[in-house]
Amino acid sequence: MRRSLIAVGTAVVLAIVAKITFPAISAYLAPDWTTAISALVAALITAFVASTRDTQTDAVQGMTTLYVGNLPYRANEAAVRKLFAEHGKVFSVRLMKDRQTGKRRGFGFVEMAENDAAQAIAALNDADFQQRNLKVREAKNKTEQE
DNA sequence: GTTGAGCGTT
Repeated sequence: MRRSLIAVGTAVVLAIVAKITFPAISAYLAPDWTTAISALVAALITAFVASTRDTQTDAVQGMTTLYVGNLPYRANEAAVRKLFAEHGKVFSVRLMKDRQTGKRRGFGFVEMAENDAAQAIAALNDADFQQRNLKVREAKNKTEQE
């Protein structure tokens, strides 16, 4: 998700900085020191990427994205979050709006604990929410998930 | 300020 973008961006910046810095360093150090330092930096970057990957999977594991349709246009994110929080751990709520006008489109996505997802769907699908019958399913686009 | 089936974001 966004954390991965930040991590990748940070890694790229690190790599670029290292790339730019190395020639300057090697001008003042013996070649074997340069080799040692580059090896050290490479190890650090590898470790950083590995730890990032672990954190990523840990954070994403057990999380399921739910599609929520037929939302009332007046519904806000806080209300939806509160509703789903009654049936499980909610990680994020995103109500989709028209990209140009910014108007509500009447549907959104809720990320919540995988263990609670089924119960939340069972409890909230076809349930009344502000005079409307909600439609809750598991989201389609599995990209950046699990 | 309206509407009503649908699966977004980088």
